Amino acid sequence: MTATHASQTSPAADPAALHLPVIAWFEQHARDLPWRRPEAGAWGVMVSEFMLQQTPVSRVLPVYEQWLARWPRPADLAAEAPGEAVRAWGRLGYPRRALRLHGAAQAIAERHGGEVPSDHAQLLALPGIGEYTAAAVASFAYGQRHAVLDTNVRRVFARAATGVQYPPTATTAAERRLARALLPEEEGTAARWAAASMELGALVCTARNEECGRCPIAAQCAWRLAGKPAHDGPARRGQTYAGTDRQVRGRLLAVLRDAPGSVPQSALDAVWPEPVQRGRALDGLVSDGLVEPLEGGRYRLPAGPPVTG
DNA sequence: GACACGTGGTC
DNA sequence: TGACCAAGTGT
Repeated sequence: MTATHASQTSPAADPAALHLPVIAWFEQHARDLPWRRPEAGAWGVMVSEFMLQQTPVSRVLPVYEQWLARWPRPADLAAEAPGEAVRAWGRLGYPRRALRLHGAAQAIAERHGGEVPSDHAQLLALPGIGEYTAAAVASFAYGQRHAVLDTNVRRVFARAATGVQYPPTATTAAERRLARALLPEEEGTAARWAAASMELGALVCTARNEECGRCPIAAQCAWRLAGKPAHDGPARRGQTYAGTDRQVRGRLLAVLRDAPGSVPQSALDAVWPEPVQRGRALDGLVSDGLVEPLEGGRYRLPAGPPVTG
């Protein structure tokens, strides 16, 4: 190891050198997204985080607006049948998220007095909230100091600090350690850093066609300084879709979503010709709680328990 | 740790 | 044009 000069400090050695430029860039270039406005509140932040899991902002925007207008508080959603959440989810994909968001709203109504909890452990205990979302809600909605490690932040750190093009497939202990080491000490600064580093990954330090010319920390980026070496190692396995159970589930659920009430078996049979795979997909939807079988071979979105008043 | 889990846009 | 990608979670 050669001696480190003050003018050549690495990002990991001097995290403060990253905070100011990235946060300043964020103040200039952050998108005006509805869940970032003060009126969104913790519930708005939480709804947006569920919808944004594996789903682009542009597709989330219209559904988010309708959702918040219809269910402005967790208790409003909790009072609905879960099937209504699935229906309102529309074509966002991964409809189990709608079911989990509904379940989280019920838990908030029952256990947390109708207020989205600010405690990280309580957030983590809610259905559909994992490591990332718990940290995101605590940080974005409540200004707390948490390492928020999503795919954008992981890519920014992989490049700026580690000097590689892409982060590992799954989040590693080393990444968590690095994220904690880079986290500003002061709570409010840490929360801004979390949002800013994520936005940088979403707008500039993107997976393909990154724009280093617009990057506020290009001068310190380990990957750029190393000549931007291409990712080595095995190609990440692509997501196949055509012909999979996933596609069949999607078609079946689309029929249910577009029907006001229940549909006959024949309506489901019509969307996929192969009976074994179709049956397997339908069974999966039922066991996931996304579809409810009725008497007489009819099906509908889940109605939930009867309202007892 | 690998896999299942939707959908649509991009290059 | 088919892979890759998109603010992950649960098993």
